[in-house]
Amino acid sequence: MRRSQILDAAAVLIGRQGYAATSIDDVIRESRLSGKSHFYHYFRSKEELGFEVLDRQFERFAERGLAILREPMIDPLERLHLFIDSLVAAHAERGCHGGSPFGTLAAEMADAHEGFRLRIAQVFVRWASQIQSLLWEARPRLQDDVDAVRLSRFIIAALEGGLMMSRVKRDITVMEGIAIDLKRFIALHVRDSSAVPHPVTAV
Amino acid sequence: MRRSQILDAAAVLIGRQGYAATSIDDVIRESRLSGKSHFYHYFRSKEELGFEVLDRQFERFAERGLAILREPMIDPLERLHLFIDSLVAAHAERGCHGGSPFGTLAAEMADAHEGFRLRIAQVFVRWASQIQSLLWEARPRLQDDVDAVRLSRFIIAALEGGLMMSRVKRDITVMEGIAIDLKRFIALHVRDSSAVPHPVTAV
DNA sequence: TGCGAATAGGACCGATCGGTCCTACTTTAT
DNA sequence: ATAAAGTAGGACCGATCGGTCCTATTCGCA
Repeated sequence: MRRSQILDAAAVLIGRQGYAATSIDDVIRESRLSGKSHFYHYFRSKEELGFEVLDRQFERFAERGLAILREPMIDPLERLHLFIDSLVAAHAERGCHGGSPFGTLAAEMADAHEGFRLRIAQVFVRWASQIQSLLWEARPRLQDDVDAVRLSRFIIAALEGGLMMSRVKRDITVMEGIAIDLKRFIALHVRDSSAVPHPVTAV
Repeated sequence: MRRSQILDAAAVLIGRQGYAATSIDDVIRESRLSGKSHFYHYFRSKEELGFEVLDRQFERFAERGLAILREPMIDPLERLHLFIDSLVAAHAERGCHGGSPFGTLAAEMADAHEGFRLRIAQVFVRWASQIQSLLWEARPRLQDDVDAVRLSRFIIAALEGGLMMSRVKRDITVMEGIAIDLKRFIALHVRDSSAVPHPVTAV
């Protein structure tokens, strides 16, 4: 129980300040532990804490954030739009603070810590495969030559980049604009081109 | 002279390790200074060093990277493609290490240091306005309702997100795929829809 | 020739870092 | 009842951090 309290507190702190900038003392203070020995009773090292926080963050994201991608009663492409909207809304709720926990950690650790790099790479792989499943499900409505792997990566990249820019500018309209364009790009892959919400001049 | 040596060394280190993880001693060692007093002879603080490194990085990027966007002898949209390709090539040359210096710094500092946040926000504004100028120049070939501000932000977000993902996976093909899709999205805004390099089924 | 800036090098400071060690009290399952 | 696990609290360690201070020597330029 205490363990999960520590993980929760650490997740908040690491998400807000990054991994390196979050000290064990910060985590102890935030999770109201009695001392360092108490912390080291549950975790062998800061690295172990970091790994578990990352795993936990992705599990929650998969359960809560990615869940909408699997909703069986909603049209697949509609689900994808809802998912994008949910990310925008979550970012707006946080006042454009924090961005994506994975993108932030990725930028900090990718070149500095191989263990984190591999774990974060796995996070993106699993995220992308969720989108690929959805794309496969929507296949009848998509054009024949859609590259699901490439498209899923593009969606994630645009979302991550959008979160980062929106965070830097503290302006949710940046992220909203990226969401609009991303949806238009997805619509480009639909068989019926009239689905592209854009006045086409010379067709 | 020594000053620029320090800035060069610091730019490399900060690009590789981040700002917080780069110590003054690291910079002194890398730029072969004699001691701390020697460093503090040129810079009042680590923060001042960081600001100047960031300014310098953007100036170089504007001169070397963004220059291609202004080439007067090349078709505007062709320039945009060349620019995207140049980012992919630069990332491949670095072995997918380092990503974008601005994106990395943005992720680290956006919520931790207001001074850096504002400066990085300015970097993206100026980068975006360069693309907007190009888009304005290409206006005759674009559809009437193209939102240049939104499109320029989307391009940067996709590129930054792509660099981040490619760095995490250490796989240049990720970034290459993002470049392909980004070009297709840009082509979507061209008047002549046959410019979309994608077999259109139901038009 | 002289003067100030640049270069060199080291001692030192308080603060913080991740991590260890030790003692002692309370809770819980057997 | 008893042992194990959880909780509590503090002293302490070596290393590193950003930053200061002090003393020399070298160099370019007026």
